[in-house]
Amino acid sequence: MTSPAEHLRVLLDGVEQVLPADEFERKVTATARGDRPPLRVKFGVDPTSPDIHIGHAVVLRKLRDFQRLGHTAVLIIGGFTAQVGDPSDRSTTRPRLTPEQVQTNAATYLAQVRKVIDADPLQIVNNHDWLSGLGMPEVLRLTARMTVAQMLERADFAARYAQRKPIAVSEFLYPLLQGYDSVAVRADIELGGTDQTFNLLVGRDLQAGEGQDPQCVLTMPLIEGIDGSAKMSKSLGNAIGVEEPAAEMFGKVMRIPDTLMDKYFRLATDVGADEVAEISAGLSSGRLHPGQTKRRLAREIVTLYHSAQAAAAAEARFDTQFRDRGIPADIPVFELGDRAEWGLADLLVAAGLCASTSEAKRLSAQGAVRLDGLAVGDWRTRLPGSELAGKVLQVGKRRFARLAG
RNA sequence: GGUGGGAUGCCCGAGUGGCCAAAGGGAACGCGCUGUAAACGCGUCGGCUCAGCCUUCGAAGGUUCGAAUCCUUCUCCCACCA
Repeated sequence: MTSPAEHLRVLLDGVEQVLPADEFERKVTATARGDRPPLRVKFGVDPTSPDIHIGHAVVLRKLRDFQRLGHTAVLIIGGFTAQVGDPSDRSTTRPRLTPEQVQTNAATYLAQVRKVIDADPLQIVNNHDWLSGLGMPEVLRLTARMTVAQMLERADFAARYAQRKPIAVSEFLYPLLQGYDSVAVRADIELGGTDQTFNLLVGRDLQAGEGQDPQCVLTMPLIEGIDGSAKMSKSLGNAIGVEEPAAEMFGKVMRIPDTLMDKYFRLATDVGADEVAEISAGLSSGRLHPGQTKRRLAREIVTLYHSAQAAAAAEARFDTQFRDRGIPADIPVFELGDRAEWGLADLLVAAGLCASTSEAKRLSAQGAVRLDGLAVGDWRTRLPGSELAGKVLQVGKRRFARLAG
């Protein structure tokens, strides 16, 4: 396990691109042989939303691979860059966050990041510490290093420019600031998603300009969200958050398109490369049942962020709720109070199963509302409280409330 | 500094005086089918004391029997020319 070749095999598993490959190989090999100190592997996250999801985890997990081989993970919290707004892969300017939002998010990030990477060897730094103090002369020096043409070569900028969509000048600054981070932490390697390639390479240039040995760049594939089309992102609502409850996580994984399974196995689980290849082959030959395989995937992922027990429980719950169309055990309880009689629509809203009485009307008319499994189609139905107590009110397949008198 | 364009429901986007709670698409939701996959079919998609009523089309005023549509002021955004 300690041969340089083995190190390379582990570190390159799942990786999209290594730039430059030979330089990377040299660095890793030298360290594996003990000819140079552990590498400083940089990964930066901007705390732009309060949650991290398994898409972020793809890169974090790679960072962990490095840690496990003795390299130092340098995690940069982009306290400053989050306020600038990364233009990568964007068709519009990112909304800028206030310092308060950034600070709140940063705190929750750290807790979540620790679910994925190891506690040691790890350095955590905030780029606010060095970027906020940069003076204008320094900023000018940085901006002079790049040309407008270089910036416009980026696919995302080029597209926006061509469509006459606005590009803020501050967005040009973003890659420079991220690159400056590499200088500040003296990174040997920087990890990122493929959409980060440009930014990562800027780091190399800036380091070289400062007389540092330029970092190698390692990009990880972006993972699609559960809708199977767009890249996973909280704002698109297609993300699986690392902090989500086991049952929800399990359910979300079960909803991904079949075609995404092998990517998820490869990038989001601890299943080894060889086995992933087997699974992938089994799926395409029809030897493996897609539904069963997806269950395995869901178990793997839930186990990672919760536990094997939680995964088993989530699967059991899933079966009652969706396979058997039954009622899960752990559902919220709604206290009926001492009203003698309830109108169905009012009850649905009061119990939090519908957002408005209009919605309650619609859904009941569509046959989505059930009381102890029996459809109730008329929202005007009046129900005596004594009859309701102990029953389970349900909307669709996912919303439940146990009624308590 | 000048000229032109724009702000519509979760998103995109039609709509230039009544037939507009507002086309179309996407997303979402429900029912069916199913492996809570995909695909497909049908339906819903502002609110309410619900066959009627109320509030929505950047903001505030105004014209009109009647305004998302016309006028005034304001706020914000964009492009082009220099």
